[in-house]
Amino acid sequence: MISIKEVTKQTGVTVRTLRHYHQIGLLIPAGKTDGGHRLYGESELKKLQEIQFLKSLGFTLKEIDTMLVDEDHDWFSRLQGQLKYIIREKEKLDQMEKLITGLMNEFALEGKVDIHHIQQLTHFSQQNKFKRKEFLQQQFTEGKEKINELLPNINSGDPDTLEWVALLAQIKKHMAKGVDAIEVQRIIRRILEKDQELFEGNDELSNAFWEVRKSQEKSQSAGLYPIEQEVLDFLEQATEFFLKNEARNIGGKK
Amino acid sequence: MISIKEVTKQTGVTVRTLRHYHQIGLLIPAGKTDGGHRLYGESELKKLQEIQFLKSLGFTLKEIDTMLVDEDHDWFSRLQGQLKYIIREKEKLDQMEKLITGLMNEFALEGKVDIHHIQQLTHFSQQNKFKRKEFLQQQFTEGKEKINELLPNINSGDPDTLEWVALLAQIKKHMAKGVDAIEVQRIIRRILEKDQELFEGNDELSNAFWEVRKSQEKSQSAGLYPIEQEVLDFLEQATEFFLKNEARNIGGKK
DNA sequence: TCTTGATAGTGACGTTACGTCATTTTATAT
DNA sequence: ATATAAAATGACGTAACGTCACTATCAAGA
Repeated sequence: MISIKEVTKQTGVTVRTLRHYHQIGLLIPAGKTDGGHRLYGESELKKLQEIQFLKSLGFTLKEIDTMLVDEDHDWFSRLQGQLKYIIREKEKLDQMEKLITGLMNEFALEGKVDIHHIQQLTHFSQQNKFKRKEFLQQQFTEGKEKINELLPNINSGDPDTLEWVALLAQIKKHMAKGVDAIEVQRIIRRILEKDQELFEGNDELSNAFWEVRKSQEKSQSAGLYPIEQEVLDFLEQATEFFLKNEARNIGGKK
Repeated sequence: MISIKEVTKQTGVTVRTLRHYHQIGLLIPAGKTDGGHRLYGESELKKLQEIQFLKSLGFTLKEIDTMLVDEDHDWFSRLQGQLKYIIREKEKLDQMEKLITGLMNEFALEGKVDIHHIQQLTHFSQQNKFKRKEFLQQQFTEGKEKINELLPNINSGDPDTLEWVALLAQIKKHMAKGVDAIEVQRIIRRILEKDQELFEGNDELSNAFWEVRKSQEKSQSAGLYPIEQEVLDFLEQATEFFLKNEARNIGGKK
């Protein structure tokens, strides 16, 4: 049995929050002192953590209350609703991040940012809203189906499919473990070295491979900040210059 | 000069919102009818769009008010604050998306989700909070420096740097244009084919290349849903089987 | 036992960005 | 002129607490 202060120390929530949760009946202290001070036990701490977690998922306190009481509640539709919300928010955040870093760069370069750029960006930021959403929803609904499509090929022992899938599995495994990017790079290189013609012939496989990164590329493909665009232009000129004047020197160099 | 209803039709905001903005002095109608009905002009529509945009970035109406009035306001620090906020939110959303799709998969497979998994996931979701944040902040602060580091190499005409940078520029350009992933794939393949030893010798370059994708990988490396983990395990077994029994057949095949 | 500083309690009002009535007034079409 | 649509105003409600203001309790030392 610990005091309210101890709870705040261990969980980071404020006293006011705990009082509020008590007030609305969400988290009722295990007991009280003679004087009426709240006392919390282990199970209350656990429940508080669950509350914090569910809150971080965007659920309201009212919803959390029913969730923690009523076990037969309609989880799935609520999760689905949450997922939609998340998708929307991620789209927005992607846009925001890009715009803001762009504006910051501009600011850093010129010492000021004026409203004019914002006006231009406003239009832009109101496009590209549905692509990622559609992608993710389809990804979820079709995800299992796609795996099932691939499995027969794997089980039939088709070597092409098998090796591709094996290498892809390695990539994902390394990614999952947070291994050095260099390692992943090596694996990808192996794929590309060995399976050039395989990829070209088999659209399904190459599509599957690129789907892994599709959503990620989407966020990049939506546009670049002004500053980067300038750099890109410069680099493109450099490319042409290089390809025209220096291409031959590369093979024999180093 | 259009009516308030027209404004709502063109911008999607509600009448109440416009009244509210008027009330707090954020967006004052251009004029009124004899009877006192609000009338809005072109410039008000523009300003309203700016307000909507800034609001979507998370600024409060009070902040927006000063931003649209006071041009010497401290843009930069505010944007920086926003960026921090965005980074936090994206971390959370990444976690959420993963957890929720995981839970949905689980639900779809078993027809139910119990609180037990949530408890387990609670702990997990409270880790990995700082990696992406640190990365993005450092990315921004060091971003310009890195470009400046690279520029001398480019300008000096070092062919290795030049070609790498040129190809990288092509990738980014294609990504920016939303070109088929296949196209990007081809370019990457060119890089990897031509620059194997270049990459191996030059850690800085390869690091730079992978930083482009680092944040994206991070979100994948944080963990996988149960269903995917199972598939991975299966694929790993397939890998071993394949490498042991069928490896030799590949070279001569097709 | 008494005092005292820290901790805790209880209202009650403030906050954000509007939503939602309820009621009255104005504009528009017939 | 009148019916109907649109608009105005004022006021209360919402979510999740923050922030006083004031009172009461706890733990520890004198």
